[in-house]
Amino acid sequence: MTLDVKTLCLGVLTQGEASGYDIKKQFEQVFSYFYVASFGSIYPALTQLAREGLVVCREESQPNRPDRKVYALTEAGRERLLATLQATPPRHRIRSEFYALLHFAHLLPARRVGELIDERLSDVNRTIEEIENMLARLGAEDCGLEPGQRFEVELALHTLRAHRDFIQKNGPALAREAQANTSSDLQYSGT
Amino acid sequence: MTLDVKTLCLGVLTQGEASGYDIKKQFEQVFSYFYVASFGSIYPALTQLAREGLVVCREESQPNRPDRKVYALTEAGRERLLATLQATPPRHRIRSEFYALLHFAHLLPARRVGELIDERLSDVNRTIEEIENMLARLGAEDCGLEPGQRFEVELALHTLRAHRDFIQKNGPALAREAQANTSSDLQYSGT
DNA sequence: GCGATGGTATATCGGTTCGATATATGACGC
DNA sequence: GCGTCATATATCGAACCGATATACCATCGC
Repeated sequence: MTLDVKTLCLGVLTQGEASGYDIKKQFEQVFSYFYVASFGSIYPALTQLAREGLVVCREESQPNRPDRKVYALTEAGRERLLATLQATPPRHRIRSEFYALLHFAHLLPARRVGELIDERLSDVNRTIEEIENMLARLGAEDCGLEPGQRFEVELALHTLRAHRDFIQKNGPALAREAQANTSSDLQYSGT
Repeated sequence: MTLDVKTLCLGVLTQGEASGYDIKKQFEQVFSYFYVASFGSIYPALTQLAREGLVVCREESQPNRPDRKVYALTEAGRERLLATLQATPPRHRIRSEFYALLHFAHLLPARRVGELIDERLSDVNRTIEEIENMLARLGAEDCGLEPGQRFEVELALHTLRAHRDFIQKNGPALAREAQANTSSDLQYSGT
């Protein structure tokens, strides 16, 4: 079994009612570093969950705004969530264009290799900052994280920092090496 | 633009001819820790690449065996690969049931939390070993890695080890904490 | 000699998901 | 008055995963 978008939506709804839009924001703010989900999967998921009776939908028609469809977890939904969490193996997959590009770096011009390193570095730093900000925000509001969530966040931070430190330390050498190779033997001459 | 299976197949074919089956093995042995691709995507990808003239297919009918369809990169294919590698942003996404389950660990019985930690730990250790074995094999055969590939593998190893070390150090405390919570307040009472 | 297991090899199919796009409205700056 | 941003829902094609089917051979236990 796999943790699909439907299950994650149920999970978000354990924290209270939410619209599809709210859930998307949750995904971006809380899950973004280990899960992505777009409107294209969230809205159909909610529709289907409602059909299965795992959530109920209440339409909030507010003046001068598009209708808000607010979803809430049902008892059946809660049970389904718990059962699925029980049965799901803890997989962990990476889909990385960055690693793939490094794998074929020898086919690329040196400048590009340096850019890849820099771009990855700023991406990682942005992610780390986002998580740190989230921690600070939660700390200030004192709406405590569950122990599992604290572990999760700290593990992610620890892992990301190690990732960043390695790139920071060894990235420049790789860029220089690529430079040295290209100066004598041009692999790619632009478009 | 995204690095899709088609592009990765072109990349594998820069190292020489290969069948779909060979390419799958390459994916498993070399890309497995940052990319997954199944037969269900590789075979259609090769068919389409052949239709576009980016690879050529030679059918090797060997006695008492299913035919082997051996694919080779064309000049157009090589150019397409380089252009795509040039244009692809270095994204890096994680899809982790493990992190997700940690996020909802407070809904799970304590035993399950401990099992998740253990299972993740042995998964990570297996991955680390596989990479180390691959490095040893390549070192013995002296078919050197490109600098980018060496960087890639060492970055992955460094990151995975940090990930493992954190879990090893702090996992047991989380499992104990879950235990303490469950003893007074039972969240889930089995199926 | 025979079934089980596992490796080689290709292929398809359903269901899920990504990413882009469409539509509509209000707020806010300038 | 105009662009841009946030709120809000929705759809659609393309891509992809994972399971499954098919077929043959080698090896090994029994």
